[in-house]
Amino acid sequence: MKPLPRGFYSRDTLTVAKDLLGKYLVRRLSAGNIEAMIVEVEAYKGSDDPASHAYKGPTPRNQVMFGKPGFSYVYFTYGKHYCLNVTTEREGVPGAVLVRAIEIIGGVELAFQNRKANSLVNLSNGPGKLTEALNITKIHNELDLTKGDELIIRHPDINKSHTITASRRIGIKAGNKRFWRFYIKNNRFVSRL
DNA sequence: GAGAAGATCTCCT
DNA sequence: GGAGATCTTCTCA
Repeated sequence: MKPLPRGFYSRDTLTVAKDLLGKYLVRRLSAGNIEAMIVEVEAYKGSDDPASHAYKGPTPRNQVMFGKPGFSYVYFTYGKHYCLNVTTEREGVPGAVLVRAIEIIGGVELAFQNRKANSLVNLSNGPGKLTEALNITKIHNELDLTKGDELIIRHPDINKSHTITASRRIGIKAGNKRFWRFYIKNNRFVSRL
């Protein structure tokens, strides 16, 4: 179980976002591990991105985006949902990648225990859904993903080739013209086409 | 201290 | 396809 190194994250946010597709997200629980492939992401930057939390500068909530790369950024929204991000760019430069959808490969039973769903696809094909399936809440904010603790991102065992599609980001009003959402083409876990 | 908006999901029609 | 749920966070006074 070798987590991706810090250097993977300390690059341009758009590059990291695309590179995260096909990587494995591992959630370690006392009952076992849940392993999932990242199939859909969105990139968020700083002062040049009006859709980003970091657009207007650091606040208590978004300060993680300004910190070191390779950390988790979990925030609560719409009174119900948590969203999982990974911080990017070098320290002091805001940037994060929102994980929008995953394909759960291992520990499926554990995921179903965390979240009731009528199918495997419905378990994790959305940002609020996958955090519930992996039991990720605000206490998992600002975890070091390179340390090999509760939350890890690693290379897949077998490198499958995939085609990346870019599109507009979802659920935002500002910065809508940018194609900063990336997903694996033809993957049925992608939240929207 | 109040008010508004939000990187969404579910249920209902 | 559309509205309601529901509460944290930020902004402004």
